[in-house]
Amino acid sequence: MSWSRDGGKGPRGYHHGNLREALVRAALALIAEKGPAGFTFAEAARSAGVSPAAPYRHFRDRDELLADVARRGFVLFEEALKAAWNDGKPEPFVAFERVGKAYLAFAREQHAYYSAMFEAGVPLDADPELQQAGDRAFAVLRQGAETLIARLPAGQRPPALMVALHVWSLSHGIASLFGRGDAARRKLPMSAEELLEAGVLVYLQGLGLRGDATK
Amino acid sequence: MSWSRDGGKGPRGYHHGNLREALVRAALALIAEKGPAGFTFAEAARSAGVSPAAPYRHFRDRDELLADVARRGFVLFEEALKAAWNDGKPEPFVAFERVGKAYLAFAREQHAYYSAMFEAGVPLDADPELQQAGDRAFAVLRQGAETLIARLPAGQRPPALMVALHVWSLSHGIASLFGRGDAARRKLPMSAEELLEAGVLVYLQGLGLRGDATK
DNA sequence: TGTACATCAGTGAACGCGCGTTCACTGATGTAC
DNA sequence: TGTACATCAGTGAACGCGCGTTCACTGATGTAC
Repeated sequence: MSWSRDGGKGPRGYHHGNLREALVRAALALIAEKGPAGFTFAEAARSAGVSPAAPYRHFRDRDELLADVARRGFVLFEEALKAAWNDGKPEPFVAFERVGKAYLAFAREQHAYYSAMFEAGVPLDADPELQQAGDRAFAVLRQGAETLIARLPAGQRPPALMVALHVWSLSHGIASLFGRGDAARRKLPMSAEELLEAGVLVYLQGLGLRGDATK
Repeated sequence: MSWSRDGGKGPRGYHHGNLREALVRAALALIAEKGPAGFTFAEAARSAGVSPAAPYRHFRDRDELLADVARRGFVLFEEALKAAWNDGKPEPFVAFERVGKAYLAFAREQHAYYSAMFEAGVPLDADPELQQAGDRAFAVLRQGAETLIARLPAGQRPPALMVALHVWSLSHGIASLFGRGDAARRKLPMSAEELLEAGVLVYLQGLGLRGDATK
């Protein structure tokens, strides 16, 4: 692995070159290994190959670094969900299921980010950018919900916000109970993906939506 | 507050009398205050008014104490869910909604327990009793699901396990996103209880169940 | 009822450790002229 | 093109702190006889 922005031509001596990024990477590796609680400023510095005082040039303290990791996580999360939604094409129902899968895939594959975002206890209101990044990620889900319920006759439409919150909660619940990477994961007689897909299917059916309905 | 089993007649000198319980209480208070990560063995000892070496007479280490807190939490959780379910009386649909409310109430009111059970990263397989306590709590949900789907014609019955997992996931998702007590709670334009009740309602409807069906 | 003794549940001092944070410093880089 | 200088991003030593854990110990309690 290389920390440098020039493709890793080796250490450049006194100046690191891209310490901020290196610290974020180190934080992610540490969170992945020991959870958000087990990550320390000092160790992040060490694994970036830098003195323990160096990080203070880039982050006020440990919490600020953690919040930055969470913010970056939400940005990536939004991208992943957006790509999966793909503007509801070719068909909203299919696209929505894809978003669910992308949610779980993110929770599993980017577990360190997910952990920083949802489990580290980072206060959302600490940083407006963090808040906004989180809101934008949620907006993708909401957009999907809105598109889906637009199929329903006007009188039967539930609030899109509520639908989005339900799907988010179900996804998050499944992810944190069964989709996590660490020792606290519950065993399951099916995959988390299958469980979520079935749940969303039943839920949408409860709203009066069916996958095989007309586009 | 009193630590003693005799109703708090004051300190009894050299021997504490009920240190094990006192440590559990201290752990709960610390978890409630600072989260599971912020709880230390040493501080638990201090707030029980005892030397830092004393806890080792009762727990192998910090993790064992934490696991014991989680285990006790599951026992209380099971009791709460069981009481809410009340054998499905007077009517399973109503009783099931009550279980959902009890779930959220527990997550909110016994937040320290809930945190130890689900967020502290306690490995379930570390202690068979912990595992069993967790299973018994889940069994209440499963029993409820089974009773509910028994109303459906045999050909349309989904697996009770799946239904229970869906409801559990939704409840847990809502609880940990919106029902928590700390700074990481998301704002919501409705109560967590309303959100869960609506979600379960839609879900059950998706299964073909309706609240106003015949008993 | 009294005594001897085993066991239990505490003490308190000590240890090594890693953390967060600060400080004056210095090497590297960029810019003005 | 060269030089002087300001600024930036690191160093490394030091600090106080609280933690987990150990150790030989001792006061309190319960039990056998």
